[in-house]
Amino acid sequence: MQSTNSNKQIWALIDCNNFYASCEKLFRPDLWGKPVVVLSNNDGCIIARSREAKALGIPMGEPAFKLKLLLEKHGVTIFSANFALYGDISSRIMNILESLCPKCEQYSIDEAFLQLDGAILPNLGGFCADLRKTIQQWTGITVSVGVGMTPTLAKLANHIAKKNPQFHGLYSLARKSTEIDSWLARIPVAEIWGMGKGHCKKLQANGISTALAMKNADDVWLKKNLTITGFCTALELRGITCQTTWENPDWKRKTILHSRSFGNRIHGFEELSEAVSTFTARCAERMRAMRLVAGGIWVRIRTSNFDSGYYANSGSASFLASTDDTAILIKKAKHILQNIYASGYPYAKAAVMFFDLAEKDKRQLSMFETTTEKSDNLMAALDRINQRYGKLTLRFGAMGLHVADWNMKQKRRSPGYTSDWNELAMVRWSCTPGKAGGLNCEPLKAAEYLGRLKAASSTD
DNA sequence: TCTGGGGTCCTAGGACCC
DNA sequence: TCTGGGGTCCTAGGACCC
Repeated sequence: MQSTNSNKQIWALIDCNNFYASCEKLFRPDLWGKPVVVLSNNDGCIIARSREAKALGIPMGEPAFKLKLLLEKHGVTIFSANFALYGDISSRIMNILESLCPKCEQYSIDEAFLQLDGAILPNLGGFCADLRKTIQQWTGITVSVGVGMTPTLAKLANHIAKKNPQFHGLYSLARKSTEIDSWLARIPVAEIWGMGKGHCKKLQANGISTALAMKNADDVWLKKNLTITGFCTALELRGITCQTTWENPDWKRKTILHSRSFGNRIHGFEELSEAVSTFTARCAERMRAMRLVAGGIWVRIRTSNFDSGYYANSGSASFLASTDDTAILIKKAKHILQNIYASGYPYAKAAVMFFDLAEKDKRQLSMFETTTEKSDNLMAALDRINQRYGKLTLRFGAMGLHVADWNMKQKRRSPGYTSDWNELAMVRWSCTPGKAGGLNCEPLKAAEYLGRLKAASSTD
């Protein structure tokens, strides 16, 4: 009998090429074809590179100050991370994918898995090419597509599509097993999804250096040395899907974290307390948007690894009744901070995490608290105002009243082209008749343009 | 001078119980 | 003074992802 995959599910991984750098280029046609890098928060490390920057040999994850000369020499354009922009472009792409495929699961800001019906196999090339073309036309972002019988194989296929220009950003491993194996024999274990440094070291020490060798490795050895997750990866290389997280209706978010390095070191308790309170408020805002409540809170402070005299400490506390009230959360965070703070250190980083999350509508109230209506109304008003008039318009005194010295550095952030009326891309020129005839033209910001439209319509 | 942030999962080991 | 065996739960830490 002829083997067929037509009744099976197959997986496609869609991955945006050089995503952050591509987003920056969308609104800067002058940078097309030129090297661009994006820096981490506080303008620390390089976290994204355009194709041209990769070709110059600029490494990923390297601190920018170490590469200053190289970046200058090649005229590389440097951006601070602009996550509001990347998040917005990402959601546009995810919307397109969802409209093209009912079973679509976002995996990261720039990746999504599609579950396709095996019946599509004869027309797979056409479907994927259309998908690439649509995303390119509607958003300006180029994506690579990898297809396989399991998520792990789809990931590898995507890797092949990226590394081999002759495939034009699209490769399928949903083929004969001999053909799959000939690819796997050429792929080093480090390229396999889930195989990091530690696992690769163990694999190589045991003589397993290619994806094919891992596929054929001994089950007992895999479980013992790479834990159950490594064993599952080997199963996926064999074509057996283990990944179930996405289809599981019981999946729940477990934690919400806000962690930042400071723009400048903090020495005093008061300032540190303002930072921790601000981080707590940010977590709370995100948590309310997800309709969740926290059962506990964890706070950590630390100095820099690169300063002498390292100090780090953390503490946590649980609530009798889970809450999403910023005032209660800040109070607890400050209490923890008092217990873990030691004076005399230059603090470089703090983190706040909420854990034991639960759905707000299903939460357990305490014996003494029968309603949270007052708090709910207050928090809802707070969120609405800050959403409408900008972050921190309304805030708690504990967060400090001035622009803090510890705020992160973002010297080269691009405008919020798609997320801020005042920073929208310029849409037209404003022209007035010049004295000597002709026109005087100036760029007109979108916000101003809208203002004029509004004024004009109210006088009609 | 300057070295990111936000997650998940797994395991070993300690505390505790009967 | 002797000090087993089986079980659960919690936590810290490691590994991995993008």
